[in-house]
Amino acid sequence: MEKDISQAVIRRMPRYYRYLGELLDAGVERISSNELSAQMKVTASQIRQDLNNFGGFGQQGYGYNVRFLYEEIGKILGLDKQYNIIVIGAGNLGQALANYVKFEKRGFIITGLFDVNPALRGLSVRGIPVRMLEELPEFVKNNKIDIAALTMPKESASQVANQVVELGINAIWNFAHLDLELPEHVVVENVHLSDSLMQLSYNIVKKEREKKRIAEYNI
Amino acid sequence: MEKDISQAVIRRMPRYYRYLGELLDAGVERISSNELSAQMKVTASQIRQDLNNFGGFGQQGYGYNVRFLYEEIGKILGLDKQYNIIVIGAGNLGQALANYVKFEKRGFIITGLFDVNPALRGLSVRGIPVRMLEELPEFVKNNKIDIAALTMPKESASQVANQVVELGINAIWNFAHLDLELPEHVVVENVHLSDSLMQLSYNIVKKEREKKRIAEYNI
DNA sequence: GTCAATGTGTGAAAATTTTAACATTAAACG
DNA sequence: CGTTTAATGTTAAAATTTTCACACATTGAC
Repeated sequence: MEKDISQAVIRRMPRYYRYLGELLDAGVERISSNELSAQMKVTASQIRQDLNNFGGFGQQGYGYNVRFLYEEIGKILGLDKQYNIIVIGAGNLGQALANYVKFEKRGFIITGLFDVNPALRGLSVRGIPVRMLEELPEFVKNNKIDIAALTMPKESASQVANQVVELGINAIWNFAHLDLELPEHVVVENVHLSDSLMQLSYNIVKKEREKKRIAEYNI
Repeated sequence: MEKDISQAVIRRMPRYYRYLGELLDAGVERISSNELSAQMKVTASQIRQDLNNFGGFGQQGYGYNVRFLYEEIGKILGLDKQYNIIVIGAGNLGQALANYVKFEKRGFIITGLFDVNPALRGLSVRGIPVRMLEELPEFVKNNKIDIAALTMPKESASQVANQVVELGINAIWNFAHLDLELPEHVVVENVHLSDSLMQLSYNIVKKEREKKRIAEYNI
C-alpha cells in the first residue's frame, strides 16, 4: 500500500520541471538542491524532500544531473505520454488554448474544437475546424480523446461535463466557474480565473492596509 | 501586530464567495456551517475556522445570514472597490479576458488593451481599442491603472513587467509562463496554465496506476 | 591513493493546517 | 417567560507539511 503524495507536492512539481528545462536549455549539466533553491526561492530541504517522494534522483557529493532529473519529473507528471484534447467552447479562451503551440511540445494535442454557436461554423484555428456540439458523440467515438477542456459559460458546463464523461472521457480541464460533480473515476482540474483575480485583489488591499499601518506607526 | 492569514485560507475565500452568491440568487436567507459544508464538501469546522480569521459573522443558534456574509467576504477580498486593468498582449487570451463581462460585475474594469503587433491596430474588443505598446506610458500617466494583466509570450513578459512597475502599477496578473522578479511592494498573482495541465496529467496517470494495481490485486 | 569538501537522503523537530470537541450564546417554541 | 435546541466561536488535539540536522556516500584536489 503506497501512501499517496500530497497535492501540495504535486503543485510544485511543474515548477521544478520548468526550472530544470531552463537549466537544460542553458546547457547546465548538474545542479545541487542548494543552487536550485536559491534560484527558485524555496528551501533546499523542500526540494530534496519533494523529489524523494518519488525516488532518489541525485547523487551525494554531486547533486542532480539536470537532464536526468528533468526527464524523471517529466515521467512523474505523465509527460512521456500523448494526450488528445478536445476543447468545448470555441470562444476566445478556447481559441487561445487551441493556439497555444507549447502544449503540443509536452504531448498535449488539441484534436477537436466544439461550440454551440452556428456563427462559428467554418472557422478553424491552426487547422482545427470548429465543429458543432451535436457532432461530439460521433467524434469521440472515432477518436481516442483523453481530456476535455471546458471553456464554455458555466450555465451549460455541468451538462456538457456529464455528457463528456458518458462518452468515456475521464479527465476534464474545467475553466467554467463552477464545481463539477462527477463520478469518482473522473479526474478534474479546475482553472478558476475569477478566483485568481480575487486573490490578487485581496493581496492588493492587504498590502495597502500594511502600508497604511506602517505610515500611522511612523507618525 | 496582526499575524497574517495564510494563503491556504485566502485560496478558499473566493469559493465561499461563489457558493454564497449562488445561495443568494436562490433566495436562501440563512445557512449554517453544516449545511454549507455539505454542499461544498469541506468540513464545517474549516468553514468556521476560516471565517473567524476575519471576525465573527455568524450568530449562535442561527447560523450565517447569507447576504451579510456574502458582502463581508466581498469586502475581505476587496471587491467593494474598483480596479482598472490593462491587458498587455491582445491575442486570444487577452481578448478572452477583455470579453469576460462578469469581471466588471465584481469591479474589475478592463480599461486598455495593448500589443506589439501592428496587425492588431484598429481592432477593438467590447469597445476597447487595441493600442500599441509604445502608447503604454502615456496611457498609464493619464489613467489610474491598478492592475496589469500580462498575456503575452514569456519572452517579453519580464521586461514589460518591469516597465509596468516603473510606471507605477503595483499589481500584476501574470499569465506568462515564468516567475517574475519584482520589487517587494508589487503584488503578483500567477496563472500558469501549463502547470495546471501537468497537474491534470499527473492525476490521470496516477488514477491509471491505481486502476492497474486494483486489477492486479484482484487476479 | 588519500583526504577534505560537497551534497544527498532521511529521521526527527518545528511549524502550520485541519479537524474535533465543547462551552456559550441566541433563537425557537410552547 | 422559561426551557430546549441549534449552531457559533474557540480551545485543544490530530494530522500534515516544512524545516532542520546530520550520517554517509562521492567527488575532486593533491
